[in-house]
Amino acid sequence: MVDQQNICRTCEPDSTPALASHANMDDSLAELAWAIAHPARVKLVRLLLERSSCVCGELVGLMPLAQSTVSQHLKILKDAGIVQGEIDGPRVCYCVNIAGLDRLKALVAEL
Amino acid sequence: MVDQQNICRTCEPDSTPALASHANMDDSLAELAWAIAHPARVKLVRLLLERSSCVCGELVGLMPLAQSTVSQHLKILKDAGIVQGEIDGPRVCYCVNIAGLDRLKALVAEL
DNA sequence: CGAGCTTATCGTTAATCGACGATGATATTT
DNA sequence: AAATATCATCGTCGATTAACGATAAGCTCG
Repeated sequence: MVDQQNICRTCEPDSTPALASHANMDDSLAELAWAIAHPARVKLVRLLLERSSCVCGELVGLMPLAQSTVSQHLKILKDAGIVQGEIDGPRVCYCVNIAGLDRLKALVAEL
Repeated sequence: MVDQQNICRTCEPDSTPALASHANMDDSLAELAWAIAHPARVKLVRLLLERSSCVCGELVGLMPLAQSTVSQHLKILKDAGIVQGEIDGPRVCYCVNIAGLDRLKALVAEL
């Protein structure tokens, strides 16, 4: 449970990294890279890193895109394990999944 | 000019990083990430890093893809500045553009 | 010069992406 | 319970990707 009046301070670490299958490292890196292979998704990650607030609606207001489009991008980031979302009442609190982002960093760094 | 009998030891650094325009950092990162957002392209980069030999034909032999497909992937990597190719007689010697790869690493690391 | 090898480009096709509006699901408030 | 607000999903459409075979372009050697 998240504090009610303070929406998403720092989300609890997610146990399921969205893609447990470590079939191939190339595939893993390609998948993670693809998740940020779009300016809008990079910007979303940046916004989530800078801001402590991470309500979906706020993100939509900061992006020149429709709500459904932002939601799709967030889903892509979530499926890749770079972002996680927690339901907080009628809202959804999004924040960066540090473990997922670190995995991406590690895979890129060891190239 | 590259040594004739030793094909592409380590290619000379390329002066033009293929994309000088630093319009937006998000765009830059998205572009670089997109270049490796495919298992085949990740594998190509890995092969070029491991092997000192970097003749296109050899790469084709190591990939389960047609020659034209590999050539396209190499072009994508080259356009992104991650790889560079030098003509060596009838062959083309490909190798990693360290500067480009480092740029990708830096942009990812500072997320 | 002409044959042969290596690589890039062209043209095509099926599949996927990116964007949107509309609709649906869920939680809160009146 | 009904109305409202927030977000996800669906369906659609144009654009892009990825793959291939075929062809063109460039170099080397006989």
